[in-house]
Amino acid sequence: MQKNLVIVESPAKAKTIEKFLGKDFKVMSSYGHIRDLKKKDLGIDIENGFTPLYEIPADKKDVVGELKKSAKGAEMVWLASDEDREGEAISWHLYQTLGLKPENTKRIVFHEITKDAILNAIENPRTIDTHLVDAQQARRVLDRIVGFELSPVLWRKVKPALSAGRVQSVAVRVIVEREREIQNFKSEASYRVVAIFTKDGNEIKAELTKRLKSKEEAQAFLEKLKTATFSVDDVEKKPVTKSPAAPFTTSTLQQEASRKLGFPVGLTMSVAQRLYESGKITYMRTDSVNLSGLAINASKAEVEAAYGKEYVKSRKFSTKTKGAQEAHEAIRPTYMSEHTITGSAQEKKLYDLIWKRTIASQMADAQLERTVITIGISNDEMRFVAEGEVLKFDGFLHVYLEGTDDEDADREEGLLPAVKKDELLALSETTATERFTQRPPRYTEAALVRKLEELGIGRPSTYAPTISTIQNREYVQKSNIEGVQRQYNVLSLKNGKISDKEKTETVGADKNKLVPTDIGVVVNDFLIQYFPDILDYNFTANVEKSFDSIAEGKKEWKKSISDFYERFHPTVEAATNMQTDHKVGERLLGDDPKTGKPVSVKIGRFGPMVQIGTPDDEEKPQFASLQKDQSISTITLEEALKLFDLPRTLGEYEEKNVTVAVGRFGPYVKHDNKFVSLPKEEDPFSIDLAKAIILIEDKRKKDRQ
DNA sequence: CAGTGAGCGAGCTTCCGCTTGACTT
Repeated sequence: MQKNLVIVESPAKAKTIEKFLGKDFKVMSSYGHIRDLKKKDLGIDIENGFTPLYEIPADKKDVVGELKKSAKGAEMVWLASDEDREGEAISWHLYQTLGLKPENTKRIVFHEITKDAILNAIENPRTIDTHLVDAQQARRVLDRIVGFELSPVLWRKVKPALSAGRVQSVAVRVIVEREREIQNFKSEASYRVVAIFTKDGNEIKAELTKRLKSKEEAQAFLEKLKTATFSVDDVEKKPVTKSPAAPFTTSTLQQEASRKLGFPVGLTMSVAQRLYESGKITYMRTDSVNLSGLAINASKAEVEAAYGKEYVKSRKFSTKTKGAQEAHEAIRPTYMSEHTITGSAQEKKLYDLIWKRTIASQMADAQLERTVITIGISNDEMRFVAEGEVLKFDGFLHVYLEGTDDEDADREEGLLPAVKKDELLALSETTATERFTQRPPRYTEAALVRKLEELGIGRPSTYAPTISTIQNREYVQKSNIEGVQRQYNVLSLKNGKISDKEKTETVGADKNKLVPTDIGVVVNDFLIQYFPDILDYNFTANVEKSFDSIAEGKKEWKKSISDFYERFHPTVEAATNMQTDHKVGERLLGDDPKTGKPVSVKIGRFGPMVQIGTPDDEEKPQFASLQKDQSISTITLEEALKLFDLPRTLGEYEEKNVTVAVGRFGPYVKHDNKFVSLPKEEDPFSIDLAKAIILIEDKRKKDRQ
């Protein structure tokens, strides 16, 4: 018979804690939530005051059975789930489901898995906070209502099996709006002027403080420089310090692993999970930047031993994230003394990142000296400025520098030669390069996570799943976008002569970035039109405020949900009953010149399609699917009509028809009931019989091998 | 492995947030 049973959420945590507690304690895991709203139907009794209908999911029956057995035999059950809204609810569900009694149940919490923290928690038990539990029930019920009432509207109005929800729909909105910004972006050109001066054989690279608006202006300026002299107007030196970034949270780990290792967020999480389960790092789903005292001391010792005393600086970071619940520590190595680990290549890389980030967070600031030289022009008011930075003490930079999302941080600053005020400088070369303003960047998975975190939407445990959901529903996809060639102009002045060159560059190319699909755009626009409150970027922040009042006992949760429902449900009814002539998201392109019938594009049962005619016509309408690279919002009438040219019959080969069409796996040639995929460079609209026969023969040869 | 789609019809799809394995290729 066991004296004490402790229940935590994670089995890895259970194992660790059991070691701290000794023989009188058995530690088990609940594996997260053990009860949830009924899987089928709404799972909420709206008529009876929004009473949740809970059930134990099939895959949790075994766990609950085991826990029940152990609880029965224990003198005291210690509910040790996380100290946040969800954790409190887990304890409450355990209390109810296991049939526990107040006299032999205690609720304990700790934020770090250290012996002291756990023993201290055992000394200071409390009871379940029912207000906090109610806040969780409100959160759960609200999410179910929003998701299960919105999704069916989409099934009826757009396409079956779609989904909408408080988190995913806003995530899609972020992507759709960014794509629109990119589409509407007009880049503006200006001339960036850079001059190279010389001083005792050293070069000083300086930029004109103003960009010039036109080529004429740039030419006139270079012309003027031919006769100008240059002198140092000012030399300014000032110390600059740089501080290390806070230790990793789930979100920042995902961002850095994406920037530095190229990991998608799902991969980062599964690699981190393995590191956690093998005891190498602390818990990987956290919004806290806090390190335990133990970790801070261990880091200090490591820094001192490896780099010396002057590199030590112990720091405590505080969370600025909206809605953070801080039930755990930051993500850090369990043992700072393990600089490297054994494991897969991915595990090693991720561990290395975590170790460096953690150790750097406990190191001294970097000290730099920044020099700014202002150079005057004898015959013009404008000035050149050269900036240089010299590292005086590297501090934390010795081990780690946080990455940036800024793709064109092309500033190269280094040591500048010593110059004095009023000193004359010789100009060796000046170039005026045409530069264009940049469109906003598309999101990577990790950048979207950062945006969601900024908006206070979603939790560490849901960032990666949310990113998967919106891709699985085909609202967004990771795409490679081909860039376009652009001409730009470079004027340069050297040895008293001005040269004028045209250069080309590729712009707008993107790799593995999130781009909305037609379905994503149509669903988004529909939701924003009919449910603007739910799609509002502040919706989550606002409901969080009301969850907070429930947690503080100032508001009754069922009343709060009832108020919401009274406002929300009528909008669902209105959207369901709305009647229009056209399907949601449909776009009319014009009339078909052959038949005079209207041509439109819209979302069909199987995705984006073109339609000629309407069901009211005597003849049935004609249909064709859009190609992969086409979209409802940009396709033209011509392009749409062309889709009806397929399937094409090219002619006969061996007395059988050769046809070309586009199928599920792209364009193909069909002959004698055999299929041959078209290579990328072949176009199904223009390929001829001769080329098709070559493809057929190639395929035969390959099949024979 | 290679399009489909406009109406008889049954029943299905779906949320967010806690947690891991148990599956396949």
